Amino acid sequence: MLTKRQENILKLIVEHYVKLAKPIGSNLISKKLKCSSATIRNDMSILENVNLLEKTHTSSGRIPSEEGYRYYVDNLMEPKKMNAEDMLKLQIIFHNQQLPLSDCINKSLQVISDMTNYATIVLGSSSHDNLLKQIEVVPIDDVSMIVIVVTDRGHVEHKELKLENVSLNEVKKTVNLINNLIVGTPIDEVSTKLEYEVKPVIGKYVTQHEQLYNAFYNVFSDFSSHNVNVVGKNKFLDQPEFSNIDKIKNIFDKLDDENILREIKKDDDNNIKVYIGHESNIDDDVTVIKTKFKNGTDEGTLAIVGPKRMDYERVVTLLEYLKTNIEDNN
Amino acid sequence: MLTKRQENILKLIVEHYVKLAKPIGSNLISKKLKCSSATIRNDMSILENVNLLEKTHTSSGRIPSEEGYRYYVDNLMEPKKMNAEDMLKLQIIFHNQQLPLSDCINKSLQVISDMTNYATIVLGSSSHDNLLKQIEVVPIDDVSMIVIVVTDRGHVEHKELKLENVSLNEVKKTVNLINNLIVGTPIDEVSTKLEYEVKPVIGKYVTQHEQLYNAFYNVFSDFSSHNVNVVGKNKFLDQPEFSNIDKIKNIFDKLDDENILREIKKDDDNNIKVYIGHESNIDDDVTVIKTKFKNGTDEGTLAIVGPKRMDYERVVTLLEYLKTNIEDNN
DNA sequence: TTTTAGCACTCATAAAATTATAGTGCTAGG
DNA sequence: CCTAGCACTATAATTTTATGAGTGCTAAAA
Repeated sequence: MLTKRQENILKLIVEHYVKLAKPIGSNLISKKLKCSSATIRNDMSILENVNLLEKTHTSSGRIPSEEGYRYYVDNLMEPKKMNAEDMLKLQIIFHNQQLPLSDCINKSLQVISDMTNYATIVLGSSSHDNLLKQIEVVPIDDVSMIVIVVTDRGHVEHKELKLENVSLNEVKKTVNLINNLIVGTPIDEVSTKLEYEVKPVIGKYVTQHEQLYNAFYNVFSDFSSHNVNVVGKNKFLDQPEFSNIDKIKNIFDKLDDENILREIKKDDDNNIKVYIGHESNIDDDVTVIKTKFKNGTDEGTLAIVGPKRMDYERVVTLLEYLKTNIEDNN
Repeated sequence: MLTKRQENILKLIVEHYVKLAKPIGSNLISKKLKCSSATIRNDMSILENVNLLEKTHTSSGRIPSEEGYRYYVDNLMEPKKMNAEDMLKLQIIFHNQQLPLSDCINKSLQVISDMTNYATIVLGSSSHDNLLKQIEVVPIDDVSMIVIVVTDRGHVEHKELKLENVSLNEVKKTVNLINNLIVGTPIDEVSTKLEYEVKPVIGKYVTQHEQLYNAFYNVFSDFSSHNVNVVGKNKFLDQPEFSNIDKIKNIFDKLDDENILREIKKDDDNNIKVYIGHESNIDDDVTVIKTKFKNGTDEGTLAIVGPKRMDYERVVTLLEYLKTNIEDNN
């Protein structure tokens, strides 16, 4: 059990380290608290014994350990009122009544990335949760056409299709068939439904059914629904802990990998969650702070990704604020 | 005027430096040519006097200067037959008759980026060259709908629209009006046409014309037509000349900036063009090799972007091959 | 019992000195 | 015109030294 003073020391060390990015010594802390550096040193060494602080070498100042950050996040920080400027910038976006929610979210994340210097991520609903709403076909020339697929959540994908010797009329019949038979199906089940519900029927109505069936089958099996948007990856290049190219390479590779990002979504907690260091699944020096949002049928996950040495209070406040703005939107 | 041997020396230095990434000394070259290192040194110093070679310090080996690379590219390299493996990988893509051209291009560039370790770029036609082909509207719920815009070149964009108190019927009327009046207009002129040709008419047929007009006006004025695809940016992190974070930051910022990339397109030459170092407009240590392609109405620009110390022969050969494959596709 | 002053000690960092080496330029002779 | 030979040079790698920020411990003060 920590004393009040020990908690204060830990808090001060985290907060200073976040700003200064170098080990914090007992002198600096003693100026903030009303006691001598020797006293601080005693407490620091206790904090080190319970693994909340670390030294970079025998005679260095202290930095928070992963557990230290955890303790700080769970017990010490006090997410408080937003900085006025941050608030204003987001208000402008959400006060624009015309703007659809998805645009509000994207713009906010751009703004947040710029003001914090961290990367931000939106993960939309996965193909599993998207139901087929409608498909449209726009012919481009004799052999090419664009197939557009829209889901009930407003997610849109398109794909060019090349069909030799198939009349537009036949294509339209197929599209009608699909629109009649399988609208409302989750996107990731469409391929199967196509096979079992459309394939048997299509032969009766459509002449070049083989070719058409195959083409549409491909459209849906490719449907990536890669509903992921990472903003401000380059911000990592500004942080001293990532001055090492190999570290950057690792982080960028991870941030480009949808599967890894989707992991962030897995957690079902609706509140704000903080994944520190190795918990982030990205890099030991990275922290991910995420939350889910839900507004009508629109739902997804927001995340802010930055160094472990992150301004936790600010980011949590910001994310909390963003979440309620999204959820109250209309 | 260079002697044959001097040209050989320059060629060997470029080719070795490309592989080894460190200054090349006279000993290494003398092993490749049948003369002593002293002879090579004499020629090297002549090559240095005419600014084709540089030293990194007084007693270092030589590296090619920007002009040295230029001379190499213009006079010495011999883009030859493709490496069999490279060829095979690309053939597989282009032999797939089903695959629309745009997919072939994207896949090829991914493959090329992976096999060369350079970044690749496709720049599609700009909004100026895209004519409005058709617009479609898919309602999502009471107030939201997706507007989908397709151009004659198969470029698709969509935007969510929020319209309170507007009946679907009215929306459909507007869409029909637009489809009848301004299809065939270059995308970047659509806004103007909307104002002068649709606005005056829309009032007669459509009840909530103000709101609808504004909504569609926004759709088109936002239409980014950001027809740009950069693949393999992270490859820069593998090159020793970019081990400096600031350099990387600069390069990544540039590669994220559409305006800078569009500069690559400006040049109207149809052949392969090589922009070395500062000519690249990206970084003094970067080279851009680009070409245009045209297949029917489909046209655009391909570029390979890597260090100035680039395998010019291979990249030019690869790009030439890709270009003819694209242009012969169907 | 807790806090603090004092002091010896440690390690990282930076600067200076040392060494090794890969390369050059130049000269003189083939 | 080419080349062997040699003095010379800058870098890179290693060692050396100094500095300083920061610690841990002890003994005295509160």
